[in-house]
Amino acid sequence: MSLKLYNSLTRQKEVFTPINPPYVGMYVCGPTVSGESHLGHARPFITFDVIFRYLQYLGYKVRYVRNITDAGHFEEEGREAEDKISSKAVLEKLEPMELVQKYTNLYHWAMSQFNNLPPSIEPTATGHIVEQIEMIKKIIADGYAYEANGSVYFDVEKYNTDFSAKGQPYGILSGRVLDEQIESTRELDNQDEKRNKSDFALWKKAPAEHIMRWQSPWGEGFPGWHIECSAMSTKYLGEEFDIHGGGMDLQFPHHECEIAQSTVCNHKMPARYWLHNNMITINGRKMGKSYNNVIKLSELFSGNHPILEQAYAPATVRFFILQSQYRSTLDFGNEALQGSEKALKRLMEAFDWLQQQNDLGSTGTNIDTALDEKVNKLVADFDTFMNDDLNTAKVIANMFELLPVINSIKDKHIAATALHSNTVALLKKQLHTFLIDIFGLQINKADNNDKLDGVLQLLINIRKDAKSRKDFVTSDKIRNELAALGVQLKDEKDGGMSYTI
RNA sequence: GGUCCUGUGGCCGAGUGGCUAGGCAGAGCUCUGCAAAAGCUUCCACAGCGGUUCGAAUCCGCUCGGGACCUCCA
Repeated sequence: MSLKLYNSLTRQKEVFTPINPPYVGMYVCGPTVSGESHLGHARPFITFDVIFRYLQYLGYKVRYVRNITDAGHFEEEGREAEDKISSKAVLEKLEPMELVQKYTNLYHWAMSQFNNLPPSIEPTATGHIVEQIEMIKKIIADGYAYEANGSVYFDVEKYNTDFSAKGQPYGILSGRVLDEQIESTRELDNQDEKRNKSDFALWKKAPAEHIMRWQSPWGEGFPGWHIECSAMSTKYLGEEFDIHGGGMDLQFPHHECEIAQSTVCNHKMPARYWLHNNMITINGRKMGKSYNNVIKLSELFSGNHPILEQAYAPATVRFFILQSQYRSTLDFGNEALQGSEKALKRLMEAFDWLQQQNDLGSTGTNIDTALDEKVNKLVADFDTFMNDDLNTAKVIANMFELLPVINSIKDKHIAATALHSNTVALLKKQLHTFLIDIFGLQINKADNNDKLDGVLQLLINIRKDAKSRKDFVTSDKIRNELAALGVQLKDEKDGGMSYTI
């Protein structure tokens, strides 16, 4: 049973075979830190975090590179033109690195809220200007780029002509045919420095007011949109690596351009497997700045947004995302998120209870064979479903089928001896592996500190006393007032009580 | 306009041609001092029309609807 991944390049699921096992190189396009990340950004980072974790679970040694785009046009929203020119005082002027720092910090904060593991390397575009310039020089030397008025453009038409012959036309990833695009745009040529409109910038000459600028063989300027990913993936993962990931919206032109640049430089298709997550939609529309329907992550976590009926915990959002397959669109809605919130709570409570049990299961004749087989099958399918292009939705569905079994044992509707000890051990282990290690869903565990727990145990004991005296006024008062504070008490079957915050 | 994706019950979503997806919500029951939780049972589907097939949500065609990319975009 081997891992299959849907490769956008070949448009089919393929068995994943690393170039140099057990090593795996994975590059994922990171954020542009000129603004705060929104819900839409959460999807690729959570998706590829789960892939990163799953590959490690499979025994691979993964180098996960995720860049930060901190070069280019930098304008903070709502703080535009005036800053670019005006003040001479350093502190009044927009300092691009100040924005970069601010939004990088926010981004890292959001990533840790989601319990995403840090990537192995997180390179920045500004830290790799030299590599980018070297790469551009190489592309010019090979004849696939030209300088025009201090800027450098990639010659897409020449590339397409030459590399079509080698079976790798421009458009191989996105399925676009270059000729069609050129036809409709030729008229604009003489107004442009570009030879063809489909040409893209490798290096842009910096206008006088542009603050972010670097010295280059072509004058002062800044790198183009696509070259950073080619330069950094080559540097850290080599000329050919295993997985390149990102959102579907990056397939064209960004990834297409990466392929062209890297192929010219390294004479190789940079990545074997191109993975693209689908979009999160809101009312059927992709979430994006131009649609004016963005929910920033800080707003999502605080509930402070007109669309939101309440705050949603990072774990809820993570779980919501994992409840769908990563290549499907996922429609955001309050009802859906609230459903995920309740579902996750139920799942984690059963999980936590199970992990605390040490003497469930038996080896004797009390075993319910049919049930035992069912549980084993459900657990075994965790791997099967993940191997089928990471179907986290199906894994979660299986977990919910296991839930009644666990809860019935807890409530003694099913005997503690009904499952074989080995089955119980496997169930505990695999639930932990998938829920915690791979899905990364145990997030808010640190809430319970000892003092708080002590206080709550005290209240629970007082309530137990009151109940035993049939003093329901007192017992209800404790329960209701704790509920008002957000602490929920539950009377267990065996007379015990537990709480959740 | 070009390229491509998609339409599943109140909501979100899996679905490899024949077998209950799952979750949330709703209804009933059990347990309970009451509640909550949990368990059990249950209601509600495959946009429409044709075709292929013994059999289609799943394949094909058409119609209608939604969306993405073609410009920075996760």
